[in-house]
Amino acid sequence: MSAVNPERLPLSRERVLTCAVELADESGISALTIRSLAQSMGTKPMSLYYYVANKDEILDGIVDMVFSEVQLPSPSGNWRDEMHSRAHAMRAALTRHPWAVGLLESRSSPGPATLRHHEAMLATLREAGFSIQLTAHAYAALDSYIYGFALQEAALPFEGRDTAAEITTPIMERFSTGEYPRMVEIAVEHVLKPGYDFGDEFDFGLNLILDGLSRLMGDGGAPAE
Amino acid sequence: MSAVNPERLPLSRERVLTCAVELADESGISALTIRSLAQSMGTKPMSLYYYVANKDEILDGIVDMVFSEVQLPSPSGNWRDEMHSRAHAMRAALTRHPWAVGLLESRSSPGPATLRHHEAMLATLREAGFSIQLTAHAYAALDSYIYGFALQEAALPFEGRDTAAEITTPIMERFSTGEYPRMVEIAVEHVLKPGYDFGDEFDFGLNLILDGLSRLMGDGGAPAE
DNA sequence: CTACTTTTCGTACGCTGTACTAAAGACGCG
DNA sequence: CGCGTCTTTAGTACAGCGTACGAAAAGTAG
Repeated sequence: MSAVNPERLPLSRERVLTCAVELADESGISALTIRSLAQSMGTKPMSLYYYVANKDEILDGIVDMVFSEVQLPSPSGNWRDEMHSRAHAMRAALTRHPWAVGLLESRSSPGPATLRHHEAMLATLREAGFSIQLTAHAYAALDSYIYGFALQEAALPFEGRDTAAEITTPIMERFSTGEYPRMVEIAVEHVLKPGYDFGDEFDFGLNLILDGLSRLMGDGGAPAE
Repeated sequence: MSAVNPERLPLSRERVLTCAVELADESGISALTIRSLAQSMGTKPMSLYYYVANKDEILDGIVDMVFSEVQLPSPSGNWRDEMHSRAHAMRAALTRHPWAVGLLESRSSPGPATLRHHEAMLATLREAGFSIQLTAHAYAALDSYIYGFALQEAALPFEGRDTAAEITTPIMERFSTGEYPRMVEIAVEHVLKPGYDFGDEFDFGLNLILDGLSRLMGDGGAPAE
């Protein structure tokens, strides 16, 4: 992983961004420096500046690359299915690239893939009969949930199934059953159970939102219970 | 704003964190450096290190301060009211300190205020009759939504009512009605309308989630429509 | 070959967090 | 008073950061 590339492929803006994504995935966003990026590509720092204006442009670029990995919803499909699968695709992309969600806050100039994505989302909802207002409401609600979930996932000290126990047990023991009884309860009875994976919570909240939207659209969404 | 403080109040860990929050609020999180913080307090950089181990501890500390600003939900109150008002309190805190949501991703060691907050949330839900599983589901869903909403709000290039128009109009004109018709539609018919404020979208998604939870609890939440 | 454009990179500057060390102030005790 | 000791404050220095500037190298056309 991340060895110095002996074969010097020709540089290009695309390759810079691709390597930047790889480096951030492997070593974290804080390890993504101009110097380390150049080294991983077998070049010198200043060479990169021929293809990007500055580091911010790299950050904007890799955020856009993450969006480009997410399959666009189809305006001709069933809106609920489309929203469900695009939500999972989005979350998967943000899980593959946990640094992306932290970057969203500071980047305010969306790239072409991001714009295409927004356009496809809006088209899908509008085509399904959502009013302009409801489209705005729904899109904001869905993305808030997805981004926030990814944010919480990225902040977890563990990841994946079962690994929570190893990390959490020593912490919980410090609390014993004293000051934070409810947290201990949740930990013992839920988080530390074999097979636990925070990622499994995703569908619950997503369906809460989709059910609510279905009801507002009056097209027979999932019934209560 | 942020003039050098002539009267040198005695230093302390609390004062360091308080000033750090102020400085981040005024000038953004990237302007919060050890040197600038020391200067705003009328001291020298290295003096701060007597009260905090390193900058990470400052960041952990100011995140915890944000949590401490959020009123705790009461386990004896009506759960839905408590969740509603704590959601708004949380969002308000994250709007006052937009840098906090970006910090959540990288901080994984919660402070005392954060732990108290979690404990109060869990207690309120459990006391209201939520099962352990449902408590975990509900908490994850609510916080995902709140954090994600705050994240999107922090990423907006404009803030507050009406100001969207000034920023968005020149951008939208570039798109004209060509490549992104749905985005232009939403902009013209919704975002650019007088009185628009993205913050108003918050209640919609929040109520979607709370309605869904009410239904699962079978205690007469808001009916559809 | 020359002339020109495209691409690469060496050096240097101001910024960052902070390790190490020293100095100054506070305070009790004889 | 002096003295030792602990607390608190700073000075200096170093490695690493993004990147401005300008020169060097490589590629291409005439």
